[in-house]
Amino acid sequence: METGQRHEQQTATQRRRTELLEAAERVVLRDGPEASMNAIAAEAGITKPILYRHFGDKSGLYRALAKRHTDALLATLRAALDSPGDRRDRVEATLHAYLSAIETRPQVYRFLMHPAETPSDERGFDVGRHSVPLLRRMGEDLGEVIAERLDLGPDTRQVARVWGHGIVGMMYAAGDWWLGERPLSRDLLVRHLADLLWGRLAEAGDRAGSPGL
Amino acid sequence: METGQRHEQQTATQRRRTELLEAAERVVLRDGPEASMNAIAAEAGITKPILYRHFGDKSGLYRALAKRHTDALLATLRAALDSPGDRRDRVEATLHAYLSAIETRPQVYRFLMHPAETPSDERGFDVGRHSVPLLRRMGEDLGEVIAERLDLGPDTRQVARVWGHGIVGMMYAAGDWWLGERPLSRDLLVRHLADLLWGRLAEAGDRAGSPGL
DNA sequence: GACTGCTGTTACCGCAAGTAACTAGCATGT
DNA sequence: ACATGCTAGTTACTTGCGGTAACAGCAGTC
Repeated sequence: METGQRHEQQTATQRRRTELLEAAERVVLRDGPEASMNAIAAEAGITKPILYRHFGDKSGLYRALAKRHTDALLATLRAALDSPGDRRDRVEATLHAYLSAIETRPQVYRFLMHPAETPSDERGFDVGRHSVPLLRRMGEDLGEVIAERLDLGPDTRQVARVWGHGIVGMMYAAGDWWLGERPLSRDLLVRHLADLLWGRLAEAGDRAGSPGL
Repeated sequence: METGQRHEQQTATQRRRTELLEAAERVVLRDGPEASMNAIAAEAGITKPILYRHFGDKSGLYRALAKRHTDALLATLRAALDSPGDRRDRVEATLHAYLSAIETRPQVYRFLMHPAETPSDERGFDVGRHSVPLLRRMGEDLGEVIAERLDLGPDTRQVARVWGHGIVGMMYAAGDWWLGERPLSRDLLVRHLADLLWGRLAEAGDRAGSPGL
């Protein structure tokens, strides 16, 4: 059973790791993203160097922390993208899923989207560091789904990627603004955004006395 | 000439301030947003406390630094929004203006959009701090322009704000992605985004063998 | 000449990231 | 029985940054 023991050990460290992640999450959700490594270690009942052994550096810890939520959110969105109904229904369902997610756990949202990193990570490569990858992943994912399902002419794939990132950005910025001010219901917000995607911008009439067409 | 002298003094400190800002800009553009106050002071040929006298704290310096570029960019976009042609022309011109701006000075762009702040700012209120305000301002501005010019029914203002933030987010995320990979020309990108806003998502046909409508 | 207000300095505090060096438990190979 | 090697843990340190006294020189003003 030597491999069995080996395996036990591995899963044990694995478990420890997720325990540490949960402690980190508690602290981050309480103190914001500026939580110190000391504070996190204390919450986990240990001291700093162990955190560093597990996650390399602070950025590593945060990346591990972000990955969990990111994966969960993406799964939710994928599910909404497969919901029943016509295309408009699915788009609205996806918008709802996203907005509902950021609405129910704004702390997590802020951590994922506005991390306020401070590492000295500027070694040439790896430019997009940490605050964007979620947006990027969502954009790429949505682009793939669009390319799979829609026929957009000869360069469907390219158009789909552009649209994927564009739509995700629309969702993101509108959601971020809405989450701060809440000037309308989620339902209305979703409808207005879907209207925008459905070409109402092109169809709308000019206002009386406004310049140009 | 006492007020004259007074005035001289004020403009002198004013000038000093912009000199410091220019030094700061040089360093930030060279070293990224993690540039230390020491480094900036050194570049300006002075020492830290003077920077603090002028700008309060690091966040203040960065805010002052950001304001210049933000104002300039917003002016450019406003101009594009007033360009001649029909509505689609103006939308494309605005997208071009934005993308061209971030393309010609990506360093500035990265500073404005991904600042990586590190202040101890978590005093309850005023959650959205410093990394988003440009997006917010662009969204609000665009929303106002839309509300001024378009007739969107009874709650035009609300719809316009939603659309303003949404469109800005679309521009932002697509631009951010595009700036990193450059998989297509700026012209094409603009066209695809405008197509998206013009309702082509709703009109597109299903791909053969794809699920649902 | 004393006062004000600016420029600038050196020298420090506090704190967070990250590291070095070491100890203790525990299963293994010989 | 014993050395080996792995992991979890510690204390005590270095480095570097943001930020702040406290002080010095040098205008122009009353």
